[in-house]
Amino acid sequence: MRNPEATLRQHDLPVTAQRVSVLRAVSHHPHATADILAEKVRAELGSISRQSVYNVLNVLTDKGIIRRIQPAESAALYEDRIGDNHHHLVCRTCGKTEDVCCAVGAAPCLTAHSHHGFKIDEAEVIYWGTCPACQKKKR
Amino acid sequence: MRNPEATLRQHDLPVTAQRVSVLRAVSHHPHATADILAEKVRAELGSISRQSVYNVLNVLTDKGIIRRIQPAESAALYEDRIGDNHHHLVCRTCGKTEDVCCAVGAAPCLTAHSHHGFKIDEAEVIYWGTCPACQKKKR
DNA sequence: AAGGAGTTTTTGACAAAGTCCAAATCTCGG
DNA sequence: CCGAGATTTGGACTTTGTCAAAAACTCCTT
Repeated sequence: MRNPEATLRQHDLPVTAQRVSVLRAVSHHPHATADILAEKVRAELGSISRQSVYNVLNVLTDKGIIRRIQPAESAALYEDRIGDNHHHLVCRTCGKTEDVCCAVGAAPCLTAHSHHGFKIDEAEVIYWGTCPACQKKKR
Repeated sequence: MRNPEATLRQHDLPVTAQRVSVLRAVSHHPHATADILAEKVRAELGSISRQSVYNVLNVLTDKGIIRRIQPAESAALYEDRIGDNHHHLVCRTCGKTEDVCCAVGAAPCLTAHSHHGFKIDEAEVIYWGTCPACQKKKR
């Protein structure tokens, strides 16, 4: 995220310290929870209410400026990287989350031939496994 | 699920009225939440504690008798259909969930060439869209 | 068929992640 | 610099689920 302020203006959102800081936090800490982002923002601004963090994250998500992912048994995670159809790789043990390029080429997972009459707009893929660190610990 | 009792015995689980009834409920109502399942069980047994519903669902999930899925912004859903590598199609508006056969053939989504050193054991796919009923309402 | 060891179930408190609401504050155009 | 309208705040509340201890039950043994 080059310029949080400009990004907000582009989307007709009033620029506030909270929004700028949350946006920067998401950018610097991909796959962080709302809670972790709140900490980062507090380190920068001194304070922010929990509600505001959620407000901002929701607005940004609605506008498509950031993306929310919600792996099972985890709080929602947020990320900056948008529109490149990448997927995620999550460690079952520690929850570590990595980006993965779409496995089968361009956007084949999105083969949205309507099933059951649904109009499909996204195919979300989550790869579950064990990260290197947790593999070592188990041995 | 032909025979809940037999299934429980096969997995060395003591047979209790609660387990049998929860198992039957999952079988009859695929993609139901713990809450809905509790209702169904109550209709059959008269009563069951919330904790027991969770206990049973957790045990059954651990033993691989049922499967838990957790789409974003929804409570966990449970299903009977196990081991056939099918995926899910969820309506963004009403949450309606349908089964979808694995899109690209056998189990290609499971092309687990280890990324980032992770050992991948499952590829979870969720298709997001709008169900026929919600498409109508919006127009 | 009764007894008992070990599991399950129940009850009630607790925790995490979010949302709702009204009051106070701030942003930005004029 | 002002004021309308949006945002932030604080606090209560909801939902989904877990923890722990006591009561009840299952199933093996006799």
